[in-house]
Amino acid sequence: MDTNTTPSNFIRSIIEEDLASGKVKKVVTRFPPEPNGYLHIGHAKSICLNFGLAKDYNGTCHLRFDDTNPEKEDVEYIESIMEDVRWLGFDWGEHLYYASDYFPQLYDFAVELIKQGKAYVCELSAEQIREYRGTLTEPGKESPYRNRSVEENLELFERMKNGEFEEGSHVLRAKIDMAAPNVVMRDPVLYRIKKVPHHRTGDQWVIYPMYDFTHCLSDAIEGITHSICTLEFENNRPLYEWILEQVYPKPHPQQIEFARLNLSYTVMSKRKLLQLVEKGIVRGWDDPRMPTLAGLRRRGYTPEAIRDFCERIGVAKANSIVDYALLEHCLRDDLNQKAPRAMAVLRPLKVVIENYPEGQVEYLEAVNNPNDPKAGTRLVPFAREIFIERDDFMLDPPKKFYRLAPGREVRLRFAYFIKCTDVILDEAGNVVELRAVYDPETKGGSAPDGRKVKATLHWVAAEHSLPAEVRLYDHLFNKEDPNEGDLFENLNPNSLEVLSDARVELSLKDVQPGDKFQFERLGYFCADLDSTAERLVFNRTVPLKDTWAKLQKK
RNA sequence: UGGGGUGUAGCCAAGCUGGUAAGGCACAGGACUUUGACUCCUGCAUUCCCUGGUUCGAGUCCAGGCACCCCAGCCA
Repeated sequence: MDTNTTPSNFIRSIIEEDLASGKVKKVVTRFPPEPNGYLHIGHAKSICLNFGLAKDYNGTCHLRFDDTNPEKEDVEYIESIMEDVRWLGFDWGEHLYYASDYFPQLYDFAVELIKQGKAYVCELSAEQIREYRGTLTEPGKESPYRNRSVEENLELFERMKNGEFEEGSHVLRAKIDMAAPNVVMRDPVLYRIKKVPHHRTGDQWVIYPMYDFTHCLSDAIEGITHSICTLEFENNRPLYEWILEQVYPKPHPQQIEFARLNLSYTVMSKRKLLQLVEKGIVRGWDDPRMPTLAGLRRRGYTPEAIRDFCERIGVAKANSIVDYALLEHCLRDDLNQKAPRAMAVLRPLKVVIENYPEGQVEYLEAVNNPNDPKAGTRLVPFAREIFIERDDFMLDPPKKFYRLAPGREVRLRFAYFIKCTDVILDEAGNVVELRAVYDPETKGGSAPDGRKVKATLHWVAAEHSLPAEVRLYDHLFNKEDPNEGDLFENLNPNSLEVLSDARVELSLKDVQPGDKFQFERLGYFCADLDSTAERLVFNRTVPLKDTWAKLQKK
């Protein structure tokens, strides 16, 4: 029954050992986003990892909002995060938590720490704390407030809670070791005063716990067994363990770090993504060029493709930048199986078939998906005037170009062979229209006499087709690592191209936003959120692989 | 010059107790083709950051280097 083919990794090894040794009975993981931005594909890696582990080892995975900084957080983000996790295909069931729900318990743990003489209220300013912290190579020095009595600390901390002090005037700090080589351990701040209402607790609190204090205890409270986070928290692990060691009974959750995902040509930092949104470089968090799950969804990516991708990239500890082409491959792989085919002409070039009866329309049978016989067939109208892709015709074709050219015969997909008989140019010498003749004997696309053509073109009847807007996307940045140098100078000015004169086949009349298709010979497209019955709008999710384009570059 | 990590092909990444370098993407050929798509074959690391050492044998063990990443928020 276990058809799990997920490749193994060092985290799975740890879990398997813990299960085998009996150290852990049931695996409990968690995905702990801070609701201060939209989820992106880097989060997808973490979501797939945490939920995937829980699923594969018959455990559970919690969704917990790490909402300890009300200044940056918002319910808008909470909602989008839940929507995105669900969309990706994961279910936290009953296990929805908020660190803010633990504020009362966290406060009690802080009091406990004070009673043990392991935390104190410090009145140094932020700048002073920084100075006292020392540097990476020199030890820090102890705060003059470090040796207050337990009673005084207790009283001061309570007064902090009661709002008697100004923001920044007092903090609660752990009393660890100002000379620790790991700066995280140099009396880290545990609580700070913020007289800011919280999106969930309102104005109930004016002191808020820091990440380091909150995270380990939240994990412990929820019975998390394996607390999986990214590499930059490796330095914080000793503090994670120190806090639990002081106030929480064993067993403790185990923190394990892995390398976050980086994708070529894209940025993954929430701060940078926020900038793109705020500066209006993209249309919003769900702009189809964004690596956010909302953006990818709008672009036409499927959850299946993203999950497949997350599985293929693996989990390890080495920093890396994954080739965007792998994501695209996963998408094509998925859509090739399930996207119905349709014909659309992005840059129309009119062809008049001179020997085809004027006014006649016939309906030709087209296969909906050659990879899925169950998808059936549909009828597409054919007439005397059609549009083909401009790129499918060349006046003076090079050797390897085997599409339409003067005097040349090609096949129109599911229709007839046509031969180009004449080319109409404007004064500037641009091709504006083609004249052709068709062979009635080749209906359906094959010649009874057995003659072959080298190319098959997609097409659309001129009258019997629909106008549409098509949005073509490219990487938002033109550098493999956009973080190298100035981010905004690395922007790709051509990341969006809007084609407003495209034509699509009639069967696409009633498409709904999100509907996905393969436009034959072009790529995978989906109807955009902006698409209406009056104005069809399609996003190109990803182009098909294009051997001809590759040849042209040579 | 402190501490914590990581280094296997163009990009990811397996490689567990040493036994003679998985897989995927990309790329290059070829077959097939009513999508120059898909599919299918074939090729793609005498070598695992470097240098020594141990061993019959080392990507795997030991020693010493080198490179890159993270840490001095009252962010997470």
